[in-house]
Amino acid sequence: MRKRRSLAMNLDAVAQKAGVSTSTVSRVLNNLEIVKTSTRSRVLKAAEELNYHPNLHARSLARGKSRILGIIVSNMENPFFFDIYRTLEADAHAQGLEVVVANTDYRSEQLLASVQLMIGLRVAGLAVIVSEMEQHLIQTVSGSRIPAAFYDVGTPQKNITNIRVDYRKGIKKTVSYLNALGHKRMAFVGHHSTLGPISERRKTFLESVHRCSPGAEPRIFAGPDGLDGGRQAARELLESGFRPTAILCVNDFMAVGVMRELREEGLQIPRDVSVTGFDNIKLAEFCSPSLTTVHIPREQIGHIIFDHVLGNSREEREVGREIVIDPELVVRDSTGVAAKN
Amino acid sequence: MRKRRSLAMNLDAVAQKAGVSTSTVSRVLNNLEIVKTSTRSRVLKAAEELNYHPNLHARSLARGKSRILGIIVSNMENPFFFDIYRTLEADAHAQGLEVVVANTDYRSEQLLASVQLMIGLRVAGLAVIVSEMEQHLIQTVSGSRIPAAFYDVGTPQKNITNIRVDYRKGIKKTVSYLNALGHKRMAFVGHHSTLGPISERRKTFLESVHRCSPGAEPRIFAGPDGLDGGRQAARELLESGFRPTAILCVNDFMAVGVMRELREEGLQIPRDVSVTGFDNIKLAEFCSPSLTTVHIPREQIGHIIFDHVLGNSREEREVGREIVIDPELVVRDSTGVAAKN
DNA sequence: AATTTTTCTGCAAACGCTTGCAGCGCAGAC
DNA sequence: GTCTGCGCTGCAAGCGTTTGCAGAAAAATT
Repeated sequence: MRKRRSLAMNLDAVAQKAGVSTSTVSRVLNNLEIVKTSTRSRVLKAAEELNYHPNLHARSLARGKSRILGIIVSNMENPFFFDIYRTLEADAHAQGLEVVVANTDYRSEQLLASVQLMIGLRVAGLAVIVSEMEQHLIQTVSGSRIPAAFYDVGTPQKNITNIRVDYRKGIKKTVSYLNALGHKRMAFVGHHSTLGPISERRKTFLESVHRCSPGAEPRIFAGPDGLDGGRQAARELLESGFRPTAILCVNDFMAVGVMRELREEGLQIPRDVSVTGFDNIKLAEFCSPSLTTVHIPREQIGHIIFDHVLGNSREEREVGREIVIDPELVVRDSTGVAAKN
Repeated sequence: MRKRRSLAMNLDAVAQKAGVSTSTVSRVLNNLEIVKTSTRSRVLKAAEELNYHPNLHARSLARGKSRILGIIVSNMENPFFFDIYRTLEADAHAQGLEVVVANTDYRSEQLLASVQLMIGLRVAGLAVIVSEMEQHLIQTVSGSRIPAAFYDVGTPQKNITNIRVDYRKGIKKTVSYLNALGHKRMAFVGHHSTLGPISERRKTFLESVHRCSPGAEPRIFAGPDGLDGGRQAARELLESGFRPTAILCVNDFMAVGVMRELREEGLQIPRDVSVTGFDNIKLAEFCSPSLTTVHIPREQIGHIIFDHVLGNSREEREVGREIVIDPELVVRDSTGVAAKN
């Protein structure tokens, strides 16, 4: 390759301007305390004047690793994911780590691309909060030797911690609460992510309904995750002619969409129909009526993930376990006694 | 440095396993078509078997640039920012670029860190959608020679395009609409980001009110951006004893929080008080009552930004201009004729 | 003043990749 | 049989850092 006189800004330029070697510049910029104060300030001045910014790729390459936490989520738009992301980011920044997020949009090819990206970036740790995981990808991550944590998918492995919420319990609590209010005809609204917790939630829903009220008729509807998806599922539900007295939604975000459509159709909540969500996102308190839901401690989950993946004490960084979290029912205004008719 | 026999996975390992040179492996992985098919498949097989993932840092370093679009936003939680992000991401992926997002949380030291990060990453292009920009940082970005676009802050420069929305017009439309409905006592709810468009919006609000209804008494309240912030500002408003017939909010996200608090206090919307937002986020249609707001075409903004920063035709990539967008008033159910009292 | 110690700085190899150029083997032309 | 041309591959330099080691300079000790 032809020797191209680098006109780009690099250590060398700064070194030359300050009249020192690149090593010294490097040491100054990394706050190694062995540099004489006078040299140090000379270097800093030169860097400042040249508007120099270290090339992080070169740095990661030389160091053999990057100071980056990788985060992969299914749908950043859904506040559930955002809240976990926010916590992880805060923890990472507190330790001087940067964060790279990837959004899969529930698409598995995008998930694959995201995992490749994270591995290619040689991230220091990886948090995967998605519902479309495939076994094969778990192996890839495990094989990459990057400490990782998966939320709600897969099983513990070398390098990999699993955090999961006991959805079964959450749904049971919801169903028996509704049952106690006299609800028999219930519907479940989910989204199209067929794998993992979602389908588990469906299953649990059906089981719970059968258990609590043997004569009840449960029905299931789905749309894409989001406000529109919830609305769309609700429309399908109504068009099907089924008239549930209660609708359980797979998450709060969709529940808000569901409520919108019900309202549109002139149904009063909870007088005509009760609605419940899952996650207890902020919006659940702010919508009208406020939403009965199941609280999932996203902040706690974020901290746990971070500690297991990149925590600095040995015990914290105990990757390769499974952690299960118990959810709580939060009763608000979107549920009431079943309408009689 | 001691020669450390690299046990990490690298081109060399693949090359050795496939019995070729690293150059050949590189060419295969980059889809250079000059490699013989038989060699090619041998290499691919080896890479596959070794579970090899190219080190992106090394790649960027060797290439002298990365295929990354950097995005900096103030508050990813606010759907306004998310929507722009989503569009940018889609455009980037369509061109085979990766995306790195940074969230500043309206904190200027975080903005500084984010800018440093992006420059350090030698991103191919940078989109800055924040409201806490400082002149000095604009210079830094401009000096970095990275094609960039700023939303709503700064002025066009070398390498830098500016996109802005004519907020003045949006607010005027809102105020005259409310004025036509008989509103005189109006309040403005903003967030604490003191610079840029926000304060411009305040100013415009005051001006517009004075213009439209000379005898009116406008008031201003603020909280942090978000549902809680809106609620908090509304509480302060109510506690101040001021009883506006209309409340204009700086964005929809906060407006939802404001409405929540009003409802809490037994005020009916729009019977007792009208509320308007800004942005026209999805949630504006889904809250109850649905929100009258000013539409900002976020998707269009995203595309424009992308095209100017990384578009592949010359005309598109015309960095260094200013683009102004006209907003539209969208009337929904949160506004009505002023209460008489 | 000579020696030892300490402090600071520079040299150069390494990180894992890309890529210009040179060279190899082989087919076809003469 | 020599030469030319072409398709493919390998060599090695270079990207901008970090960092072990050694050496220079300064300070402390004798």
